[in-house]
Amino acid sequence: MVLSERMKRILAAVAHRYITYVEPVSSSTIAREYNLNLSTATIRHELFLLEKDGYLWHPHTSSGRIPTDKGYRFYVDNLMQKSYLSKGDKDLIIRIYKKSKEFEYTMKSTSQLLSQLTDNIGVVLGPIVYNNLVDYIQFNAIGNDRILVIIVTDTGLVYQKIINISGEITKDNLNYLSNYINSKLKNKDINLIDLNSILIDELEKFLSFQRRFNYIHNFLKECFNFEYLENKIYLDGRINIIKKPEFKEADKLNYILSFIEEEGILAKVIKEDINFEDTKITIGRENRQKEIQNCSLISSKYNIRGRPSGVIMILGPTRMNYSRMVSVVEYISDKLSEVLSKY
Amino acid sequence: MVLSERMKRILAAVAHRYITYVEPVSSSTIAREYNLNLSTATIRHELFLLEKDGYLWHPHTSSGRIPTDKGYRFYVDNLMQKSYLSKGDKDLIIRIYKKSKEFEYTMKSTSQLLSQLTDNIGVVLGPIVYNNLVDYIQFNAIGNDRILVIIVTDTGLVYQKIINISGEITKDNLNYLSNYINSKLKNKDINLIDLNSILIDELEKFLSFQRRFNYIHNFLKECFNFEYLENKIYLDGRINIIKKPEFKEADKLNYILSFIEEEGILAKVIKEDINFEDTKITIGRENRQKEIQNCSLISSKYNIRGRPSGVIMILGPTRMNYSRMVSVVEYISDKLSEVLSKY
DNA sequence: ATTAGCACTCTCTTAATGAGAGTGCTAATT
DNA sequence: AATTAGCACTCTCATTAAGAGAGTGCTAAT
Repeated sequence: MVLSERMKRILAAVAHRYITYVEPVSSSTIAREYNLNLSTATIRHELFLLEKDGYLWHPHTSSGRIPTDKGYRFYVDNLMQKSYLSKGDKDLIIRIYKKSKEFEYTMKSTSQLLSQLTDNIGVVLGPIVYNNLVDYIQFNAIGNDRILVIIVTDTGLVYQKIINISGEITKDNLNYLSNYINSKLKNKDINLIDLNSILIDELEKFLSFQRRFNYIHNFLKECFNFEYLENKIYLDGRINIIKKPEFKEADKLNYILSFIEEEGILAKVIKEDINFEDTKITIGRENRQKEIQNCSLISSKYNIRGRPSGVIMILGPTRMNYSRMVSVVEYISDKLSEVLSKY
Repeated sequence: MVLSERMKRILAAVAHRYITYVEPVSSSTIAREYNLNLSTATIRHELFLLEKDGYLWHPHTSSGRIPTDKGYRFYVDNLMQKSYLSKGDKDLIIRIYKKSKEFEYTMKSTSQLLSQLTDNIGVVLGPIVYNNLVDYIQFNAIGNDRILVIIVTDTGLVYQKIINISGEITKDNLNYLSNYINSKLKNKDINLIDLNSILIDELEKFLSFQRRFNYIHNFLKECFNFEYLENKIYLDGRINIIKKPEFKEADKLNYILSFIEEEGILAKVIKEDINFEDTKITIGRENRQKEIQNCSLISSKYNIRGRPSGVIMILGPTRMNYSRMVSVVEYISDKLSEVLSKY
């Protein structure tokens, strides 16, 4: 059914009112607060039709209306007014980023900003290696049994990792390996590195300096295993969720929090759905994970030097101020992109 | 007052029972479950005396007894039986550590083990620079405007940090600086580095290669600022706390969680009280921070190569199984020390 | 097509009630 | 002198009842 102009206005009123006051919205409230110049009876009739069409529901016979996921979706797509951040909010964001000189700190601050400004959970997914080319790779021996590996990509990302080695390796061997690897991998897409081909390719030379193929192979495998780094998640504002009236019942709260607590799982789940869209709103049951099907996600990609690299997001109850959420997420992702691009 | 043997047994019974069932303990329960061969009336009288002395309290006239902080303290110091980890628990811990090859992963796993095995919150404070001597310092230029600083200490700790520099620095200058700094700082206690003295000491030579004292000074200040690293906290098991019956009321929960959420604050607070004791139990109001005065902390230091380096701990309601907590914390801190010492 | 009017439904709050668990005290017993 | 039986008393907790209030859904009038 196509919604009439009047129905849209009424749906918008319900959504707006419910988002603000978290109480079922009655026909009389709409009549009183939103000047539609209609009697409560007429509004009731329209509400009835909207409910029949799945945009609204009500928890019991004599209660007001609440938007369904479908209702929120329509509201978000068609009715919501764009909102703009206040100067104060913008200043806060800029101030925080100005004093963040370190990558980790920047990411952590971003999650804090998200949660603070939206009163929901703020999530930042660390940059994933996406279309990144190897600029250079450096090996630094630390003592006898550890090697610090540094991989710098063309976008300026720096991956560091300390790898314990089981055998020994001389400085000369390390240099040789370093030169060899660099010559092979320079400007290669970091995701598409095929270790076997590299190693087998010049296997003979390679083995000539040390008869330990497996050993070197494992070491390199470790070097290019970004799983831990890629799944790194920065999360802030769990308390905000606890305070929300919709999660008063301990069960529901548990459900969400147990999902969030396992950051590894969260990262994987989020990554599955990433396609680096500008801003994406996922409402309630639109989420694939049942644990957050009474939550909404607002996510936005961030870029590093123009290349989509990661995602920031907000997680909160479906009843949220979508308009504000979007403006916060978009502003922060913009600024974050700037900051990270400068590194 | 000195407690009679009988009173001790009764106090132990109350503590044990309450820890297990989380319900006020009545005289009849004690008579029934703990064979003291006393009538309920006699037990009631003893309970009355124990309460008068501050070891117990009861929430209302007709309810059973609950240990006070003082009661728990006496129980922990004098009555509690030492418990030992099951083979299954030990195996789990060993298995996890076996597959953890990376520092970050090890720390994260430790907090997970703590929370999983105790059903409380597990906290790991990253190793702080304590009596560590500089082994060597290395500067790696990354592009034109960043330097990766690596500081390796005599215990094998590796601090890495990427510092953005505002000006430029040539490779030669970096080498010069590196040599200079290394010669000055080798074997110096990392906590006692006095930048001013180093710089002023050979100020003239120093400035001779580049007339930018402040610039270099700021850079070095960044290098030796370990605040962010030292305050790093690994925390797991927030959900466990939410499930505890004593935190059913949202207010109390909020109180604790808001304290925990701010990891920076948590780290600072914990560090204030560290003195690297083997195992330390802090019960309820013995904690200085009012937010956790209905919680207990069980903490234990861990060593890296024999040197006290950090602390792991468990945070839960005062009503906890102290005996098990202690055995878990001690076992894990032992194993963690081993693992970290191997790096 | 809109609205006034009204019966009906459901929730929420308050009060009353009674059962049950436990204590505290006293007097009896060992 | 220590222990115990007995019992009044207190407080909680679950259940029930009752009434106010908010809101809907329907019908008949406008």
